[in-house]
Amino acid sequence: MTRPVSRETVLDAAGALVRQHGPDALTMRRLAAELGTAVTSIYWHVGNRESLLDALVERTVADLGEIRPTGRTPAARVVSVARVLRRQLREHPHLIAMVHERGLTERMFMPAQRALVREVHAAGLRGARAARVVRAVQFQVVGHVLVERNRERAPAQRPGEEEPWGARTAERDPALARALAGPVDTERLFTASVKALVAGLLTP
Amino acid sequence: MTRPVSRETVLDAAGALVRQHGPDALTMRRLAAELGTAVTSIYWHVGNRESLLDALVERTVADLGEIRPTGRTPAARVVSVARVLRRQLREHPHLIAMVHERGLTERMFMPAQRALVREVHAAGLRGARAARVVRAVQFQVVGHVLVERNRERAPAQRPGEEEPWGARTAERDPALARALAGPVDTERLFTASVKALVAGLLTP
DNA sequence: ACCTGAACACCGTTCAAGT
DNA sequence: ACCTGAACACCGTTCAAGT
Repeated sequence: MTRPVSRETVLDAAGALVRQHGPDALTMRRLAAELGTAVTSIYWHVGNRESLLDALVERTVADLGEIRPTGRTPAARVVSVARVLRRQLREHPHLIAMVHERGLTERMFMPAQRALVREVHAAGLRGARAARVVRAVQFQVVGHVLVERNRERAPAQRPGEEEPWGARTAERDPALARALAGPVDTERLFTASVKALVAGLLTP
Repeated sequence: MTRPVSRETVLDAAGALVRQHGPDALTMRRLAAELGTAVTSIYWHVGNRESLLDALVERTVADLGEIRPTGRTPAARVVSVARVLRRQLREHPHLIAMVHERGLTERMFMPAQRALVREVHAAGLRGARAARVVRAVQFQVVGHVLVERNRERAPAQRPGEEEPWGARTAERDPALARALAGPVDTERLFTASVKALVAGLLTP
């Protein structure tokens, strides 16, 4: 009933497992069961769990593809690249964690980096200064997505400490207290932050 | 030779283990050995591994303490808060990962949030707009630190793909290619990014 | 109230043996 | 070249039994 086992079929099954049940569900024994084979044959094809995960991340990152900027000004086009990258990353929620754990952020950011370099050049920046802008946007985007994912997994913000910034502040600025206590519109926050960062970087 | 076991001594030993050898080294069996007790007594004191880690994170976060801003302008003072927070977090490298895994970013950010609210008020912002600035800085700082930690654990950037942004770009702007290929001065990048973000947020 | 050892159901990995 | 079962050294957790 199952295709003959190969490096490819192992990666496919592993990918499906991670997509559906998260990285923790990817145990060698479960994977073997899924493939209808002995645990040990997996080792023959992919070495061990560590390199299996490496290969999986590698593959998914390679599938991310190019990014086409939109917008008129270079600033707007940089922002568009950031937004596309964020969406791409959020389409592979488990991937983010895995890439993070293996320290492959750099590699994951490659396609976006190429697009950003073009736009920063178009904005008239060169050399080290241009590189700094690219790096700043990279850290911003990846960092934001990591924090977002983190908040989504968060255990429903511990109660018992509402208004932790002090009743005084809540009195003086109830609208702020309400805003900080409520949920975050991460999409809008992301766009606003990137716009502010890019504006600050391109026009000093 | 060992003090009588209690919830406190368990947390102390667990903390020492994490500080010295990382969170993975914290196994119930090793912890028991360290305490000179049976594995099962630990369960009596702290429930299970999950809540032990919860308690550990809770405790360390509580020890982070207040943040005193420095600088003349509100913008400068916001940047100073960001820098202090970054330093605090980097002093507890394992903590960051643990807080991240348990989704307690919010709680970890509490002291900094109080300081930021004061500064944003001083800058003349109120309500939802002020909240957005606080949140943007929060995401920026925590995200940046997460990416930094990630890069430090990274497996010495895979070789075989130097100049991945294309030889064309390297020709046109060799200084940029060199800058992007070389290591990152994360401290400077962080400061520059926060400054740009804050400038962009406070002056539109 | 606190501590214990034995046991259970899981891991990843190795290895010698098969075809 | 590929697959196998048995075995090893680890996990976290439960439980009945001790004092």
